[in-house]
Amino acid sequence: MATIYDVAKHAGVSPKTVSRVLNADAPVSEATREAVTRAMDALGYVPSHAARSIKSQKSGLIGLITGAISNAGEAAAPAGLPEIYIVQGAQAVVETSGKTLLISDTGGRLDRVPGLLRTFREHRVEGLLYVADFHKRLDLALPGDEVRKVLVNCHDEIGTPTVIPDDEGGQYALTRKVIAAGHRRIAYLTLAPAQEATRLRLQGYRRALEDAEITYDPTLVAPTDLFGTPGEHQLIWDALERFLTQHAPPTAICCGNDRLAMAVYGILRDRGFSVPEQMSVVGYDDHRLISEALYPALTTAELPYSAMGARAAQLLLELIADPDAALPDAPIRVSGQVRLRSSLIERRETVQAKIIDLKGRTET
Amino acid sequence: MATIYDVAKHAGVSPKTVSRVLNADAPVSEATREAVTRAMDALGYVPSHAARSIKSQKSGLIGLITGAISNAGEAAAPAGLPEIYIVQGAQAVVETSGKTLLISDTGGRLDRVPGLLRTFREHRVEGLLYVADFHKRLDLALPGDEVRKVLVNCHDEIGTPTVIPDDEGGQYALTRKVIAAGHRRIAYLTLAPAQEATRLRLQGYRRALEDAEITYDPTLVAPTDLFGTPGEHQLIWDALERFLTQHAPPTAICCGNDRLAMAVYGILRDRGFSVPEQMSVVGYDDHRLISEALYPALTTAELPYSAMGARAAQLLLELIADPDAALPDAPIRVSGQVRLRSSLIERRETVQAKIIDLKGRTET
DNA sequence: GGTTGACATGACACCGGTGACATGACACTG
DNA sequence: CAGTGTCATGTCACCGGTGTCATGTCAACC
Repeated sequence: MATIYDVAKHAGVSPKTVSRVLNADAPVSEATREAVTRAMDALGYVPSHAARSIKSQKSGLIGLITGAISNAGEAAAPAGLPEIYIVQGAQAVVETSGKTLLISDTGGRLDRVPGLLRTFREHRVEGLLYVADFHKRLDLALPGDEVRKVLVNCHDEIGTPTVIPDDEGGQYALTRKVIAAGHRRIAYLTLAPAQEATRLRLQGYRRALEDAEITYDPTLVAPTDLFGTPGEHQLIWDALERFLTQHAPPTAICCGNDRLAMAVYGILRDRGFSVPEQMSVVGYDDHRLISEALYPALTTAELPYSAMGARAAQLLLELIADPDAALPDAPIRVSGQVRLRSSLIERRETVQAKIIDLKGRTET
Repeated sequence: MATIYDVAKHAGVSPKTVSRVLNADAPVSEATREAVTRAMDALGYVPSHAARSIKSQKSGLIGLITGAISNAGEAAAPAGLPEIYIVQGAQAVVETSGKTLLISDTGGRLDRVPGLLRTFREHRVEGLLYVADFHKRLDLALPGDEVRKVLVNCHDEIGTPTVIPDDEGGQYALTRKVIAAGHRRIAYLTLAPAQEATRLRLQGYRRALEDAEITYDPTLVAPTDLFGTPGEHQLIWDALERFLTQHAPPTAICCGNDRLAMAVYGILRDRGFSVPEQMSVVGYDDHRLISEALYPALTTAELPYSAMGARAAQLLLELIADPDAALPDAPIRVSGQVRLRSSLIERRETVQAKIIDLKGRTET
């Protein structure tokens, strides 16, 4: 690979002059600039990032760790929206800033984190993004105070800057839409109770009911574990059974995520219920692979992963640019939109319910 | 950040001796080694990758470009298995080798590739992986002969080393399973005809039929475009309509991918067909988010993305380690397994078909 | 006891850039 | 015409490591 010395010799100038052409930080005569530019093209010269970074003491690198949380030895099956969307959002912003993102996936093995952190330190990363696979509390203390950190999709107890989804608000907005469609008996098949998102979304669900003066009925709420365990379908089946055999069964079901809604479609139909005519179903995540492909297409709340990644990267870059900047004193909550699709229809007393076909449209 | 000089001063030795302790490339007395180690710990010293790499002329970096292919201005909805699994497979292997993977996502914008390549050259990457989002021919000539390259999920006309899925073999094995379950009228809802995978899988499907001496019936094959276009469901509906109204309708349907199968489940049931009792359905990809969560769980062929990523990384590392190594003269095809789940059952003349419940089991 | 060699360590240059400073040419001012 | 300022360019040191070579110490051997 050509060096700045090769270019200098080729153009008949000093290396420093080539450097000046590269950085445009000092006046260079037009003739010289042209000669240098031609030499660079002829030799295919690209300046060495490594050489620049030792001199400038700035690596221009941002580290990102993902997939670290599952404590299981084996990588678990993806349960919700893949974190990759967070990574993509972050990368788009980092790239704009001229810095480069160094991404490491732990493959679900927490014990790999120290090694990755060492690699990041060797590369002198200027900041660190830590991305969890779903919204949770994090006990892992990331060492290294000299590096700015931002957590995404998780939070800790020591006030590290954090970007999380607005789970409460998302479920609230979604449930309001269900209520607005005339439903009063709205079941909720939640994710695992231990999850942070479950608690927050349940709050949103309850707040929406309260706003509409609908009494909260605990018999319409059932938790499901859905980490791809073998008994998962049975669990959902049982929960639906309890809902449907009540004397006042629900007319709509909220599901903890889109994946769960997909299973619910199948089980409901297997039991003779048509979707959405006899039962409206809504999900969470707006995992487009599922929500758009399901028949009928799924009404769901967007989990704004891409926006969260972008917001986190933006915050991190600000903290790096201004070392004296104040840390945000509370987690940054990013809101998603409600995506109205065909799986939610208006409840009518008549058998032939009118379909709200808002396919593709999105509320503002 | 502490430097090797700080450590040397702290330990009362020369920088070179610290270097020797670090690299264990020359004898150091036990006492000195201990003093140096203590100094490194006390100062939190980690050697600078940049400084090492300019001296050694080896960056220890591998570049990976992904998401580059869609020529649309906007990022398209994910159509099949996300390439991220390829990236993860590659990363696991690269990490083992002690090198670091530099990942860049183009966000679907081809015009970003030159910029990314320049960044990679600045970082002096030792090799390059180019990952496409689905199996296709690639016209993009990646410049830079000094860098070893391996293509994943795509191939070009100039003999660049390539790793692709064994689409023909995968569909063949899957179709054989369907035939083995007693089905004779097997419909095939393919992906877009322009896709490389469509052609190859159709070959596999036909070969399996031939082996079983079943006549290929073109009226049982229909292409579907499924890039999340609004009319997608209608397209599938129409195709199914044609299948089901034949005088000898199919008893099983192969779908171009799992996402398509998900839509087929809904439409079939909407038309009053139970799955799998009245119609077996199989997919392709083994996108576990879908295949395991669908009710009933989906029989499908694994698209071995993770293994492909690992294989490509392994090949690239070999090419880097041995510059004289011969390039493979043909694309490397990676095979996936058939995953038998509840959506495929044995066809019987009696109404009550016996369910092959091989949930979780996998053929060898 | 002088020579030899293994061992432990240090001095120094160099990798590819860039910051600080110096230098030479030239135009402008009084 | 000497003094001054601007522009274009070069010299040199330095960033943080490592390869090469030199040096000093001490035990082993003839």
